[in-house]
Amino acid sequence: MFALVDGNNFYASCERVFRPSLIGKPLVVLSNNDGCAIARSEEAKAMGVRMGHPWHEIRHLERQGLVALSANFALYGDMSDRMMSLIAGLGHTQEVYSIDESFVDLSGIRGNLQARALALRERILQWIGIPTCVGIGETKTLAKLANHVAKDAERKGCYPAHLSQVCNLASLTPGEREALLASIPLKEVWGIGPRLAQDMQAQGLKTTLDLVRMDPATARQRWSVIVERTVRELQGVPCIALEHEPAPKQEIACTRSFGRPVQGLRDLEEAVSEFATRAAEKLRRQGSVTGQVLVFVRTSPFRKTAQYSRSMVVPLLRPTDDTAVIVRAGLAGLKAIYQEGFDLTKAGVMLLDLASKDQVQFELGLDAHESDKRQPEARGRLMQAMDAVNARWGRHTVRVGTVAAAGSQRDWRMRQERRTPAYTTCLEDVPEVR
DNA sequence: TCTGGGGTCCTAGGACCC
DNA sequence: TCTGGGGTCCTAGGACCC
Repeated sequence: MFALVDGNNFYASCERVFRPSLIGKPLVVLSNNDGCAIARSEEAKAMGVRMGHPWHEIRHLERQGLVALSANFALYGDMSDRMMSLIAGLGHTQEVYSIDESFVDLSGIRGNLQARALALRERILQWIGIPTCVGIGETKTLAKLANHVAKDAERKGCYPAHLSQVCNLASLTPGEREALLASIPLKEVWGIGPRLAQDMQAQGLKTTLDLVRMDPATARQRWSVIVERTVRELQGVPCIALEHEPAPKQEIACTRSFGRPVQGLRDLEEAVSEFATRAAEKLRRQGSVTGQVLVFVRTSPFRKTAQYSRSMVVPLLRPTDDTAVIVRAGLAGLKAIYQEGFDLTKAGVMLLDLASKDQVQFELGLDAHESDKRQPEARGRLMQAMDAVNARWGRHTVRVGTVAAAGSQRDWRMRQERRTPAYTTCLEDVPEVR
């Protein structure tokens, strides 16, 4: 048996904890550059604001009382940590699935699950200030589905009222359960997106009950192994295990939309250096090395201007976690794909072909001492020192310099934040890019 | 004027090999 | 006139998730 605990309108709820005057008001939290809505209070949803709704299309709603806030991800991460530690008490093992959701394995937990979940819900509300809903079911997919029911029973009233806030599918009679499943649209099932839902409708499936009654082999034949797995899970056969330890990432990305279009290579170099630096930090944090650096630039697909979208994968001579090498690879790729004359609105760096640093050194037959000969000890220590200083004094205190930055004294990120670097290191050329 | 960021997995098709 | 078959690996693109 699994539970899924989920914070309601999480970012909006976090903001309300610190600004109680916003309770009861239509509220949206906006993405990077205030581009679009990424969280909405119930009142904002009632005004017709969609998830991902561009801000410029809903801005006029300010006149009707809509409040918009720029996202504060550090705050949400902190609130999330506190909420997750309370949720951990619900069972023996927990999987933190996203910033606002957590699965809990309830096997071996005795007593009234419904009552336990309600008590947890109250505790989170009282201690942290975040309203939550809890779904309980025999599999993760069913727990997710139950969570959806708990939410929509509360806010829309489209399911029986006694299922609101906490919904335990296992406690329903077969008749109740069937009636409930027959009232849930297919698109609410975890793993069934808009495309699949549409396809299933076209093939005569109407509700979740139809999917529950489907033969798994047929589901595989018509769609994919993923859908087959979903069908089995809906039938109560666990196919997706709880993951207690977050698996190391297989890719690490840092990408951003620009506030306004960028044309010049210099500006792009600044941006790509920044993205590569951030990505390298994430890479070191998880103890990995990368073998390939992907860089991309593109124009806005929403505008009618000339379109341009290119990417390039730059292979490295050997796996590394060195910021300077990764930045140089990113810049080399950028130079190769850059073309003048386009209004570019987004760029990014992705690190691919990741491997554990320890594993790679082991496979190369290097002990720690020998590896210093290949990657001079000083460089590894420099990266460590940079990470430590930046963790203590703020992100941009010490940075790897680029020729462009040093030469022109222009800096994309610094200009955006109206700051100047306290100190910039200058590293010699590193011929690691193949 | 103005449209997020970061992931995972599966599949199809091509390249290549024997 | 005739033009194999099967396996593996890689990549691009699609779909989905939060």
